[in-house]
Amino acid sequence: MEKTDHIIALISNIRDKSNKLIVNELKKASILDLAPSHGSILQLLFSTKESLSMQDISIKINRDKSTVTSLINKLIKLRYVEKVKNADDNRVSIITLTEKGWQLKPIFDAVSQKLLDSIYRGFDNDQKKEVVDVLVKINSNL
Amino acid sequence: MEKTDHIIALISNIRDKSNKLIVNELKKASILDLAPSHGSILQLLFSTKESLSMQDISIKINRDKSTVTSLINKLIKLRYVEKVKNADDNRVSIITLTEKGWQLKPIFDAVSQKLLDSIYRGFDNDQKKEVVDVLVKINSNL
DNA sequence: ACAAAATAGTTTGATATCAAACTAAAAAGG
DNA sequence: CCTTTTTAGTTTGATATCAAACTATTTTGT
Repeated sequence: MEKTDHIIALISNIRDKSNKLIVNELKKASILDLAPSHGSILQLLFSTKESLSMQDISIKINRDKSTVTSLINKLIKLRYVEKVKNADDNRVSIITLTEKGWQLKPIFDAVSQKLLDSIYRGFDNDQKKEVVDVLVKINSNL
Repeated sequence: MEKTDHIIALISNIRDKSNKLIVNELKKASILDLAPSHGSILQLLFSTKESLSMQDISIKINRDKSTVTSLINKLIKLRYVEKVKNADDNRVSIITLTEKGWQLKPIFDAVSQKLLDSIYRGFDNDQKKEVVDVLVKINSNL
C-alpha cells in the first residue's frame, strides 16, 4: 500500500462488515429482531457476575443512556431481560437476564467465535496481540 | 494486554471517537448540519476528476444507494452539490460540487488532518504503514 | 423488433442513535 | 432540616441507515 490516510475508512468498513456478519449469523439462528448493540448488552450480562445498572451498561457498551433505555426496552419486550429498581437507591434500575435470555448465550458465543475466526484468519497469537496493542494505542490517542 | 477478543469493541470505539472528533471540528467551523457521511461524499467529490453518479458514490463510501439519495438530497438543499441527469443514460444522475461546495474543501482538509494527527500520534511512517497493512488484511478477511 | 431481464435511482417504513429537556430521587451544605 | 445541587433514567425530536418495494430507463435474447 501507498497511503495511510484511509485508515478511518478502513476502520469504518471493518466495523460495518463485522456488524453485517453478526446480523447475518443471528438470522441463520432465526434471531431476526436483535441488532449488534443488543448483542453487546447480552454478552455483557452473560459475562458479568455483579448486577448491572442502566448506567453501567451505558458506560460499558459506549452508548448514550437514552440509547440504552430503548435497547433495554426492546430486550424486555422480547423477554430476554428484566428491570428491577434498586431498593437502596430508587433512581437506579438493575438489569438481569431471564431464563430465555440465558438461552441465547451459546448462540452469541458461536457468533462471536465465528467473527473472531474471520477477522483473525491468517494471524498467529503474537500478531493478534500486536494488532490489538496498536488499536489500543490509537483508541487512547483519540 | 491479555485477551484479543475485544478487537471489535476497539474498532467500534475508534470509529465512534473519530466521528465525534469530525462532528466537533465541523461545529468549531460553524458547520452544524453535516454528518461524517456527508463529509465522505464531499471529499470524494473534491478528489475525483471524473464525474460521479449516485451509484459511484454509493460504492465508494460504502453506503446503501437509498442512503446516498438522502445524503445527496441534504447536500443539494444546502446548495453544496448539484444533480444533473446523464444525457446518454437517463437512469443515471451525475453529482457535481457547486462553488459553495468547493469552499468547504479547506475546512474538510483541516479536519481530516487533525483527525489523522490524533490517530497517529506517536507513530512513525513505518508504523503507520504496518497498521494500515494489517487493517487491510482484516478488511479482506471479512 | 419486442418481450423479458437488468440496472439506476427513489420512496417507504423501520430502527439505532444522539442530544437536550425533563422527572424523580439522593446527596450536600449551610 | 430544608434548600440546592447532583445523579439515574426516560421522553422527545431529529437523523443516518438499511432493506424492500417501486419507477423508469436500458439492455438482452429470441
